[in-house]
Amino acid sequence: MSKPTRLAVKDSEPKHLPIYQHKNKLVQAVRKSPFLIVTGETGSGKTTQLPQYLHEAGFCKNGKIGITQPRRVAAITVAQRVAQEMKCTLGREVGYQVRFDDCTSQETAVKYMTDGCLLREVLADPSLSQYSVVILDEVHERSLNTDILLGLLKNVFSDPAEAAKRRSFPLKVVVMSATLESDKLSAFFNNCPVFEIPGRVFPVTCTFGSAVGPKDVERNFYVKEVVKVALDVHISEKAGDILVFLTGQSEIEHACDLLFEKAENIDYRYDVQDRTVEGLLILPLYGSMPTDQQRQIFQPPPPGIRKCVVATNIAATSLTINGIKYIVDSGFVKQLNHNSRVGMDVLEVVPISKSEAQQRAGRAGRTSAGKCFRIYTKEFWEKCMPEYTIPEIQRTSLTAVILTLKCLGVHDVIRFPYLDCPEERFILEALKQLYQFDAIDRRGKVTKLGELMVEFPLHPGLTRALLKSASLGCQDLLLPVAAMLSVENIFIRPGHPDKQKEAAKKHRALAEKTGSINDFATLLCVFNSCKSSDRPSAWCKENWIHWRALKSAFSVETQLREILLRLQQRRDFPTESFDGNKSELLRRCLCSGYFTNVARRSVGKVFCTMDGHGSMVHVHPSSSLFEQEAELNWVIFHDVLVTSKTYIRTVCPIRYEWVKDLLPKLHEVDVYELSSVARQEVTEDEMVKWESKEAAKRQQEASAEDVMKKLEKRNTEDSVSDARARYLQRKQQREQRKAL
DNA sequence: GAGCACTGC
Repeated sequence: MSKPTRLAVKDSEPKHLPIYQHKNKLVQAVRKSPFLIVTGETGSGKTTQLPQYLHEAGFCKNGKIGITQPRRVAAITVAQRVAQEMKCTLGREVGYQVRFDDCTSQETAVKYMTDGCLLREVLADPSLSQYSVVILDEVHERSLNTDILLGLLKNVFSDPAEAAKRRSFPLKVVVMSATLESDKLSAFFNNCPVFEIPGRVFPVTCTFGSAVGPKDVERNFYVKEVVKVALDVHISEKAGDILVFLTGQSEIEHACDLLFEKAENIDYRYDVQDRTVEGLLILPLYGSMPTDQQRQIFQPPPPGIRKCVVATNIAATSLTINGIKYIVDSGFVKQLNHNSRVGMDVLEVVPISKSEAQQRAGRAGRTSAGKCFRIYTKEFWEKCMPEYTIPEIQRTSLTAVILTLKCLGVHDVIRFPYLDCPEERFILEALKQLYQFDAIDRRGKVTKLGELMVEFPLHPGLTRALLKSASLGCQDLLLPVAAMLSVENIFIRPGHPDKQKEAAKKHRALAEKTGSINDFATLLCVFNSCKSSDRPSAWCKENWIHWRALKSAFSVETQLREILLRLQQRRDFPTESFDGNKSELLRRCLCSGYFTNVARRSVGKVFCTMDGHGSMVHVHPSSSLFEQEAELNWVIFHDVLVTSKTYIRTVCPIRYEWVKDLLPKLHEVDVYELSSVARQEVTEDEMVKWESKEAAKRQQEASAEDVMKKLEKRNTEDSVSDARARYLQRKQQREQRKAL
């Protein structure tokens, strides 16, 4: 159990919060309807007060009140505050649960948790029998897990007769959101009532710029522009701190440098050492920054000095900085979008949505009236910025989500009640991948392997490799690798060129220590070397490794090990024997999870993927396989990065024979035929027909050699099949469309 | 010969 931390004194007594005068009506509304939408801006007190009102009104007699949050910090801090208000010890009546930290007990009646935690609970107990009320908070953020929970709750509990069969007492569902989209949510839950709580925010006046129009998406332009605007604010506006929203680490560092330069030119004294211009303290803020450096952001500036924080979107929701009165909004964000046509994720700079822009502006009105300076034009706002941010469920890989749904008994994953439907081809692609991993069978039913796979909080491919290793008894090789691959990048790449060289040298030494040329083995080596070191944090510093990331890899490894041990106690856990070369074990296991990510050397340094897209890819310079020619003709890789070229990262050489039997499977299933499998509407007749067609197709592509030849042929015919070219082309088209 | 926004189980 975690220790509760001391909280700062709050300026608002619960009774003065806007929600207080609605207390009785709110409790009644929950009593009356199985579903209720509650809307209210930040500061209305709904997150902390509603659960207390329901607790007081006796809703905990039969079960717990569960409240979900999209972020860990929010779940923990809100629980701390409520425990304090209810004058109880955190972990007793009021508790929280997040990954790696369960602070609840038998007595816990009000439980705050992340949405991912509740989803895991649904998997174990689909009728949520422990709960009398489930409150989904921050629904407007549309996190993947919250969206899935919305559909599940609607599915299971919107039919009262069906719900009664599953539970001994009714479940109340409350959905809390910012004011936007409340009609849509109400319609989703059978036109359930909406309860509006007025917010308590200060007005923020917004102005548009004249510089960034629809055609100015190039990178340096908006960086220069935010710097100019921020300095204008500093010179001409009254006291109050500035928050600048930018896209990423490098842009932020660049903007901070420019701020010093320009500030100097406009006759300000400044000191490079502690990064202050007279009257202006400039602070960068982004997620991968060391935590002690992040903490500096929250300290009030010395008297007479204005603070200017240059941040990523992390400052929009995750962190609140006091004293911010002015916002400078670049209008852009970096977003990871899944591209099903090339089968990969692409990180790109895109315009933010109007609702996101309002969210950013709102950060200036937390304690008093504020101002928001948008660097983009009114035209850009109208023509380029969408109303709402596309929800995560419509732009990410759905493989793991679809497996979860299938395991929950949702067979028709296409007609599942999504608040916003993902594109059908995204769903079909996920089904195809699950079929290739043997997680579902040809009829779309979850296999025994799939049931084991869903237990792991990992990407299905990685889980597949892990289970293979467990069945061969060599899980100690794969557990650390899986953990390392599911945390943020552990290799530090410093900004300074000299230090960059030093870091690269250390990293190369770690790769060479493995005695092989294999990036996965390097990860294993880093994990074990650090773990067995006397002073692990010093070891990390010396080797340019992120200690924070490695620490979380240690926790993940422990968690995965526990899950695996539990599953291995099941009688039907598969076991296999291995009579090959022991030194090949790690790579052989990896093959069973990464056979969808196989590439073959095409010409010189160029590799060609074997996944049916036949993309031309390059080994990333950070890999130990970079410019290693020789006999390394077949490789598997963990991920793809599209920048100046299409790069594969975390690469490992394999033998053709290891994937030979698996490759045809990649081409066996026509995605669109899986559509009927997805709905599980296949009749016996259709099945027989399909089977025979598939058999004929398999005969045609009798061997992997044929598949290979076919792909090679396509590659030579189609010289612009380079993923980068397609990516750029699409981007151009998109921009042209936007410009129109 | 190079660049990775933010969450979450």
